[in-house]
Amino acid sequence: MTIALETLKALPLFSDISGDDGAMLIRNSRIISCKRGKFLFMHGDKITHFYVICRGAMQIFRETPGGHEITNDILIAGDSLNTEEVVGSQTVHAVNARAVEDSSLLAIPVSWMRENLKEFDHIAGKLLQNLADRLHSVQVEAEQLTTMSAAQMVACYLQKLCVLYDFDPHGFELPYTKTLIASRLRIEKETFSRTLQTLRDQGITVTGTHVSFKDMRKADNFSCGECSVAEECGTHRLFYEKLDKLSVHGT
Amino acid sequence: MTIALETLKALPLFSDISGDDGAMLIRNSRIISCKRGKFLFMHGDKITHFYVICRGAMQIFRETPGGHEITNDILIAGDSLNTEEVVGSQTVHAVNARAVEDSSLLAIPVSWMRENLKEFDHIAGKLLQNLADRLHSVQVEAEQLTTMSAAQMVACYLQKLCVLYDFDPHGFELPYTKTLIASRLRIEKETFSRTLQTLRDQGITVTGTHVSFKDMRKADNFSCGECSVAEECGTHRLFYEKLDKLSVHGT
DNA sequence: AAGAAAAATTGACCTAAATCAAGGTGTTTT
DNA sequence: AAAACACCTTGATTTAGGTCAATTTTTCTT
Repeated sequence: MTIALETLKALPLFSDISGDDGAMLIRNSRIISCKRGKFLFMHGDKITHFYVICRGAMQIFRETPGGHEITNDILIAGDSLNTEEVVGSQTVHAVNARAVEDSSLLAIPVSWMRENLKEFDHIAGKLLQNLADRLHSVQVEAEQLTTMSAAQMVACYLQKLCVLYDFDPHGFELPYTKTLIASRLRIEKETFSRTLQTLRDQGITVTGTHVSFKDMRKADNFSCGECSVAEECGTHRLFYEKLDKLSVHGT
Repeated sequence: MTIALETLKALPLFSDISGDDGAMLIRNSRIISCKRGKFLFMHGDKITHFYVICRGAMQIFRETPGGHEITNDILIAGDSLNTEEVVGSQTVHAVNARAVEDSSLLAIPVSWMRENLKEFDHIAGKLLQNLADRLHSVQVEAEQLTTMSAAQMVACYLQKLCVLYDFDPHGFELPYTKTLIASRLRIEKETFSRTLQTLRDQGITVTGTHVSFKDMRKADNFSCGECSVAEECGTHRLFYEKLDKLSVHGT
């Protein structure tokens, strides 16, 4: 299945692609679908394509020799897979990618991407940017793993979701199973479950899959109060802006 | 102080720069020195330069609100500082950089770098590559933080040093204080100290600052045996190649 | 060489989170 | 509607590594 130029331009990576380049890209790529639970690729497979998620979500994970699953990321629409591998000229996948829900992806042959990178159009600039951003967030993640408690990490994650759902006053639903989220946060599902209890006292109530922030200031204090990266954290900043707005209208 | 074209070409980042571009770069950059213990920049400072280490070592670290130091990296000759920040168009440093030992660095104005990136010469390619590599290693680090014991992480670090020192049969000296290494590995110095005891049973003996691998196979098994990234790990591979070579000559 | 400062070790103790195990809830299949 | 399954919760227990405090060793300074 081919892709429309508009669909292409809707993807952040290709938002300012030229008509010509877009046409060229469309000729070389196609849309594939990946049903919930299906693997897009597995560890050890040959790297054939660079992918951009158009719809759905993909789990990127590894398995330890002991058979334990380690989720490195959950990617959503707009995100791309394989960037490091394509840039780093690897030939074989080191991780697994599985659809968390029914998904569709734009698949671009790696050869085409690599050829194109040599001429450095705007795409390479975006990739550079993208890699820099991801590097930053993984660094932050590593830092938080050693400085924050499990409860703080969960709270931090929920705050990000809260922003993603635009501070919906009705709250929001967890987008994935708790087991998957726990795995993404590198904690055990039991620990995750228990932290949700303690978060009640910190202004966040989770009932079933429904999350609602009862006291945003308290929640923010709890997770960001002793975080080493709070000042540069977009989520933290947005929380404060929101709180300012609310206090103008309130009391 | 200006830099010689040869010195410039000795840096991996600029190894295949053209004569013209090299001359241009030399005109725009200079060598600065940074004495042991001195800060190159601090958290909150304006980002003025992109740096490449010519000699010495720099500690990249943050401070938690609680005053605890978190070492994110120890960079050595050939490594560059600030890549993400320059690419990501940040204006202010989020981390501190301090010289671990007397160091000298090539300082290139950020404005010049950014200007140059737009035209994408080979440098941008190297940066892209560099970011991809670093992203990969931080991802591995995050993974290891949750899957490996402190002793395994220390062993893994010592293995890397062993490779860096080319399997010197006399062993090697730790390049930094144990406190710094512990901080880099995100464990406490006390824990680090204790792991060194247990590593004796795993074929690695550390006396004072001197490290020697008594049983490379055992050591490798201990740290890589249940590591999720062992197959793609260069250090692990080199260890095995070395062991093969040794077994041909031995017994 | 003496004294100060920095780095490293060692011991005792504590705690957060993993692990193990059992039971509960909800959802899909037949 | 029952069975099967996936997912989640709760409790009891263990343990790795952090924390605190006291020395000892090494390195730097004068």
